[in-house]
Amino acid sequence: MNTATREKIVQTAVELFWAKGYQSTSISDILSRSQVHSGSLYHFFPGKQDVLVAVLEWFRDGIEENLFAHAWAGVDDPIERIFSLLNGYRMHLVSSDFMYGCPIGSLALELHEPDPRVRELLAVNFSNWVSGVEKCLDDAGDRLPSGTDRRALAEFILTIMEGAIMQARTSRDITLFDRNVEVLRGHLDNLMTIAREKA
Amino acid sequence: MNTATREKIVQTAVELFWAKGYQSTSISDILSRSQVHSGSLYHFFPGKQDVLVAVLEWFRDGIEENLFAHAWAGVDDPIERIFSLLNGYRMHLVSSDFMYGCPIGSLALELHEPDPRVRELLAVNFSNWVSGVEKCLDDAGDRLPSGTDRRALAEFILTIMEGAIMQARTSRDITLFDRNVEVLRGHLDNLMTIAREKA
DNA sequence: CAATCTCTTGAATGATCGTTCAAATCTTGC
DNA sequence: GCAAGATTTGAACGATCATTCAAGAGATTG
Repeated sequence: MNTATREKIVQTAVELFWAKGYQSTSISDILSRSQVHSGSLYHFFPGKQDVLVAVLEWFRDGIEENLFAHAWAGVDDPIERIFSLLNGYRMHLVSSDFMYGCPIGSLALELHEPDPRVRELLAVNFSNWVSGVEKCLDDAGDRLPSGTDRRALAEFILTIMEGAIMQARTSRDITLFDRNVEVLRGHLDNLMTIAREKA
Repeated sequence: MNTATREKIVQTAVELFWAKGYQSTSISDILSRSQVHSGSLYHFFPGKQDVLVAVLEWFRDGIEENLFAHAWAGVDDPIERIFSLLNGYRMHLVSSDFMYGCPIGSLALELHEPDPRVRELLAVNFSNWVSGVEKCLDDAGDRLPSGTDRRALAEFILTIMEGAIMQARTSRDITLFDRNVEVLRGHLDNLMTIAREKA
């Protein structure tokens, strides 16, 4: 199997789905950008949906290497790792003039009746992201109150990332992102203060 | 001007854009569902984008009547009004089997390079929602710490609503929505505890 | 070298999309 | 009741869409 062509297609589709969404990206867009002809694409993929599946698998399989490793390089404090992760999305927003938000979130809201494979892959991508943040919260140990539901808090942080991106992108105003993150910081600070007072 | 036909088109488009999104809704869908012929639609609207503009104006102009009034009927406590508002979205999710989330949020993430009119109307819809919640926070008076940035907190609550819907819909699991709201409740409780201790 | 499998080429297909328009019908003002 | 404008009808158009397929090129294997 000539994986080079397949990978070129997937990589191109990653970029286009991220930048323009699924429906606004045509097969023609993928073909012309990747310099591949339609027969080759359909040799590897039964249809457009299967390209999307491959894209979501690419995000799923690369979350450690492409996202966490990059965001956490040189950041040891587990709480600061969370804000470093959020800051990565912030930088993407700013440097792309609000084009690149969260690819999973955008696809999740764009696709209203997705193929079960697609829906499940979207959910898995969210779940893996949450697990990464949950691990940071675990690593924070007793800096958080002992009874803290760390999974729920990690889901909450995903929620804030997605909502902050949505608002900032819509209003093209990065301070909306920043204010959301600041409220989260206040919340975590409160939790850490409570943990200290308990001890 | 025969507003009856125009309103029928807008109302149908509201439902279809909400249920299926903008791009997945074709003009044909709107025509067949609303029993209007293409010539009539194009008599009132220059194109599909202008139908979207009218839909977003409908949401903007009806937020008080269609959203706030309904959610806040019989709820006087301003903090509980916030949770009642969130519960409205929860009920829509559950009763529609996760089809109906937040129409503005879905459109905001689906449209990657929107017409300036569209982008501005999306932003205005968000802003009006935030203002409604901000008013609740204002009405809560000194139950919140005096230094609280109420606008930022209201934006934060919009963020949570959008993110909670996104996650719950993607995983088709309403407990994801509930856990997010519970963390928010914990946050507001913390703020109210701090306000009491200060006094 | 021959045979078989993998991959590429690119024109063609049918479906659906948003949109147009001329003719017909209805409404309004005089 | 007539003229002018507003609205409706519905067939038609060109563009674009995802997809197909026959033919050929290239790689692999016996």
